[in-house]
Amino acid sequence: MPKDRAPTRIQQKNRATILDAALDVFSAQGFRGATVDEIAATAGLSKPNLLYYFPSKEAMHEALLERLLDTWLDPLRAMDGDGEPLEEIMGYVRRKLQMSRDFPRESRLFANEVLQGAPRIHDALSVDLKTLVDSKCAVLETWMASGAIARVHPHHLIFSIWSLTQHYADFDVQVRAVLGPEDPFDGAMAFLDTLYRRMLRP
Amino acid sequence: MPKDRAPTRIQQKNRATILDAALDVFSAQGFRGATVDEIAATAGLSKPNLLYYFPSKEAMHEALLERLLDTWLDPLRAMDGDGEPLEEIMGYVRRKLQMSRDFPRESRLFANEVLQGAPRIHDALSVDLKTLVDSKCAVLETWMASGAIARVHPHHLIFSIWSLTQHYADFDVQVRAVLGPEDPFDGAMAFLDTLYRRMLRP
DNA sequence: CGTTGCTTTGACCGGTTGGTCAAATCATTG
DNA sequence: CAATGATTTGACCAACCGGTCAAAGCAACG
Repeated sequence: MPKDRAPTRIQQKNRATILDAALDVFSAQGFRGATVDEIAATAGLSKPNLLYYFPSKEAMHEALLERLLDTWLDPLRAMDGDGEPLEEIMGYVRRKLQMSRDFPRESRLFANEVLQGAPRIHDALSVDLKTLVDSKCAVLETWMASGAIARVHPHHLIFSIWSLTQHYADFDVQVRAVLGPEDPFDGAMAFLDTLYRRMLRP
Repeated sequence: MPKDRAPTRIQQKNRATILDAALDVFSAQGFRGATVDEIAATAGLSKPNLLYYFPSKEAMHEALLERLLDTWLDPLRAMDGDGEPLEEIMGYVRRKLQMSRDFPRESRLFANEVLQGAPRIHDALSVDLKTLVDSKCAVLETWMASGAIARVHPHHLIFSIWSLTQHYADFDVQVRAVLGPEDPFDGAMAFLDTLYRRMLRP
């Protein structure tokens, strides 16, 4: 293990390589299904070398989840209470769908974790996530009270955005098996646009 | 292994016990994360006894998926082209949400499998599932052509029903962490009712 | 009751897993 | 170049994994 100094270029590069490979494997196999050997092979490094940069398999997983939770909620944070209500919501939907298209591995890592009971992030969900969601639901409620958008249960509105957008990353195989060669994301964005505009039209 | 006769009462009971325990473990840990020992402990039987009734861990998983695929699509099959269009769709949504409430383990088993690339059911998805979905999409299109419901991309309409309903089983932990003590399913049904009626109103 | 065949399990096996360690190699700096 | 510390790895280990097997237990029936 290196001493407690500023990380060298080699350290930065190798840590990044390892986390990228770990994301590949964890998102495809789940935590217990992933093996350090497979991560090492994907990263093009030896197994002991991985464990030189991270103290354990668990630590790699933690590092990924920590980094993920920060960025995963940015699109929701960016929903601005002072903006045009319907366009703010549509912007959130669009950003979230783009994340499913551009970062499907992150989406599946998260899905795997929650599917299996969120043992490692349960606190973050019921504190940080809940706090953020509750505050955005308050915003949604003022928009509904002002008549800018139609009335619906605000929490379930947010759940619907998560579910509809992440579905295209998490269930990608199924979506493509049913759709055939057609690209899912173009049709999805058009569909979601219609859905939310019709549902929320005052 | 028993000979090729009608299964005894003991066989029926033990097979059922094993599959129930296997569903518990596979749905919570994924295929690779599940261990035969844990399934055996959950079932209250010894490991060699499980492997007396099923030739392998893989066989238990297959038996579950086979049974699941048959029943999982029943709600969609039941959508009747001759019925009242909007009520047929709402009935499908209601049945699917009830399945998430009553059979969350089955939903999570399916989600785990698809998340990890559907290695064991890919053919079933791109043949049986696709055939069924395509035929139901044709029905939806006649309803849209007749003006009974508004025009939307029929495949994405079905994806939306899958995603919105299964979300409450697959992401149950997250939903409850955010919602608190409130029961998710009552609010969900009301929300989905509003969503689809507004989106599909001609 | 005795025999037959279904059921159950303790002990075991080869392969894999996460993780360790000492030794070798490499980069950096004086 | 010499020396110091960062980096890399082959060999190894104990624990665990899926699966086997022979022997024991048990129920059913003549």
